[in-house]
Amino acid sequence: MTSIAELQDQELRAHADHHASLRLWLRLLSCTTLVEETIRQKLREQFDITLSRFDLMAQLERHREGLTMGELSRRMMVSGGNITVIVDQLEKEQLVQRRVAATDRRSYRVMLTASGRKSFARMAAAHEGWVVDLFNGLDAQEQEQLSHLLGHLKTGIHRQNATLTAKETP
Amino acid sequence: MTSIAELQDQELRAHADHHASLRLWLRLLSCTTLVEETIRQKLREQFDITLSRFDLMAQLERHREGLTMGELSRRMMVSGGNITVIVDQLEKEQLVQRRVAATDRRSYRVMLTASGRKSFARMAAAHEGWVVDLFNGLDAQEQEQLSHLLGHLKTGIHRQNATLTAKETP
DNA sequence: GATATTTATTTTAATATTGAAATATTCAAT
DNA sequence: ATTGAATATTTCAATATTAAAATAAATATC
Repeated sequence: MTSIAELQDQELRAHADHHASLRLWLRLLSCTTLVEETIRQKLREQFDITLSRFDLMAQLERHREGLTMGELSRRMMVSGGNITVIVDQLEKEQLVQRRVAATDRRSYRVMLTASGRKSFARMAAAHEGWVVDLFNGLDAQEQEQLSHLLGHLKTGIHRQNATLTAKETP
Repeated sequence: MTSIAELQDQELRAHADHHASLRLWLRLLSCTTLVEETIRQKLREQFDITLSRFDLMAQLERHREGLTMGELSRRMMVSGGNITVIVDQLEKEQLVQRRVAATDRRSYRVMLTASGRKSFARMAAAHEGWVVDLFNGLDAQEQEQLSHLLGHLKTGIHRQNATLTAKETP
């Protein structure tokens, strides 16, 4: 049995939770923006490169065998048209190359050139240093906790999006 | 006294920590992007409004007395030129108004119109619901933890940026 | 009080990003 | 083999964003 008082209480708590989630989201957003802008600025100042180009090179560094345009688009969560532009620019500077795949002529793999790898190595070392410094306010254990919670959040979001999509197209 | 073995160990741990920070940062970024893109899309679909415009209205809702262009720029962490454009658009749709301040003719306060407040209220309710759903994977306690860690992170970053700036301009 | 400096905003030009349309290729079914 | 649907990429047009220059007003200094 549920009393009116309890119902009201529930509602109040729900209301408070709502605001808590909202505040949490704003905090998450501002932390991310803060880090992102700091890194963007340093990349520009010290290496005259945009964050997008750096991110794309980072993806390629992690995948020596190369990635297709579509894979890059999905991994970087930006539009395909944007990937085309970024790869064009990097190719012009000879930092990446398009290599035709024998199997599928619609597609090809993009990979770092030797010069791209070398250039990226230099930037990545500096970049890692900046990130370490920026996250230094948290000790190893706190970072571990934060990482865990974010992982949890991420799976929750994916589940949420999946159920929503299912509802939209029954 | 520090043995060579200990030094090596220290170095290894430091190296591992570096990668941990980097992974943590990537995770933070992808969570944020995931939430942001979901919200951006829903705002577009359901209310035909951009996230920037919504964010600006949210700032004004929280500050009934109005905010100057500079304050908006700082709070939203975007350039002043961008604020000018967004306010222009919102003003054209009569959702916000510029109100001249008696004291300083360079500046003025931007505030929501009655129609803007009404329109925002409708959107904000939906928006809050989406955020709550997206963060539902975490229970109240986990959200509290996450919020705490992010707060900690934020102050750490600010401290970091402050010391760096001090070094740059001695 | 005149002049220089700072502050607040807008304008402009360049770049970045997106979403949709267009193109080319593969795959599947007949 | 041919057609039709699906997939991968590019192009295009529209919008968003930034950084820097221009403008205007306030403040400080002499």
